[in-house]
Amino acid sequence: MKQSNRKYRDIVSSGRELIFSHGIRRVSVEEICTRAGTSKMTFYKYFKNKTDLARAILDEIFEDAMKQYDDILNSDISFEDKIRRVITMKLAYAGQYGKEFTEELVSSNEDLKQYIIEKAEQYKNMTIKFIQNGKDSGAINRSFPTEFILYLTDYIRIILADEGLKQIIPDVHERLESLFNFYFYGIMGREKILSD
Amino acid sequence: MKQSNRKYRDIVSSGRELIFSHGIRRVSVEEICTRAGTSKMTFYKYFKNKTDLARAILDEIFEDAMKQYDDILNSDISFEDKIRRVITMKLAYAGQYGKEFTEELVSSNEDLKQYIIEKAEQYKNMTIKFIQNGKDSGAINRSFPTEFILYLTDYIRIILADEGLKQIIPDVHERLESLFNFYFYGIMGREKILSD
DNA sequence: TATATTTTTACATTATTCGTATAATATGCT
DNA sequence: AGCATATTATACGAATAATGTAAAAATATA
Repeated sequence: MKQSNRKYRDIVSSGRELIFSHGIRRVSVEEICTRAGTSKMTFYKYFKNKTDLARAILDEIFEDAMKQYDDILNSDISFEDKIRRVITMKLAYAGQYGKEFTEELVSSNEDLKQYIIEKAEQYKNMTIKFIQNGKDSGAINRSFPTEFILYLTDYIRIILADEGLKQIIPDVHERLESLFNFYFYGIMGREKILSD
Repeated sequence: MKQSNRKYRDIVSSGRELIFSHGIRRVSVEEICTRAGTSKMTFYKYFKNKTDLARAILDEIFEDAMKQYDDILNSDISFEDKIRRVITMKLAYAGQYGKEFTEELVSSNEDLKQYIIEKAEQYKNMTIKFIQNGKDSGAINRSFPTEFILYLTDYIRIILADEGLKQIIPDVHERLESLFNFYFYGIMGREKILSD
């Protein structure tokens, strides 16, 4: 496939810019192509459709995030510091892409649903490691079964999309942050950890 | 028409939110209605179409801006301070609505063209006053014919949409700011006025 | 209750987007 | 150069989405 990675890259990056700021449904394939400086045909050479591109974009983000996550887990710092880092990372990622896009993912009515589930699975495994890590260091109450904590972790995503909560905290990012704080601080039986 | 200003207001404000962040073409009438909590029928009771709503929104902004403009002109401060205030105001307004929307206005291929021209006319008259004000106070070189300055003022809008310049400064707001700075500082024969 | 207002539902009409086929052009390679 | 491969331009039918309107049901208002 030659050095056409150039074209591929162009499509992915312009796709990311547009989709991040407006969401998938508001952006057309043609628009992405125009910005990328490619033709539609080239687009369909690399991607099945718009959703497929979104998947590719998410893949890159996810892979990157997982690597960072893993690095944090394996770093030689306290569990609390790890939490700090993970939260910071989480929010940094959440800040990258716009509300539209986040909302689309949370309530992905689309073909992305399956993909999201898969990725969530991987994320779950990473979280298991994290929890185990916390238990080992004594930061997380060992009396909690790991499965219980995981169940709650999954629940976070559901609560995030909950209509009732949406009315209390309309902004997805704020909602995510609050839930995240609740999740960790709740588990650790504290009011606050971060002050910065 | 009863107390239905409530509904009208809801449509305008939710329309503004959506249009400001995504631009007119990316937002549908139905979407605006859903967010406003009204039906499509009510929308079409108050507005001819989406463009008509955009016009109404711009009307409010414009009226507000003109009032501020006028206040600045009639305030008892130095001309330089007036320029500061006007620039600050300009940029504040430019920051309010997103790039998409601004771009749509700059290159308004739509029915808004005529509207924009009208408003530009009003703005022009205000600018004439401003220039005269500057000449009177000696801040603007009196040897410049007012028409000459006005011509340049109009030109700013054209240059703003220029494709060549777009490649040098892709961001509309930055482009606007640069041109604005050029316009005023050029006229006054200085390098800079603002430092904050 | 009578009246005006708004919503719901449904619909025909446009407009937009999608995804593909084709021929023409550009680009890389040896 | 000459050949193969990538890419574009254009056009197109099909699918989907958005528009604007009509009529009836629901709701509010006086």
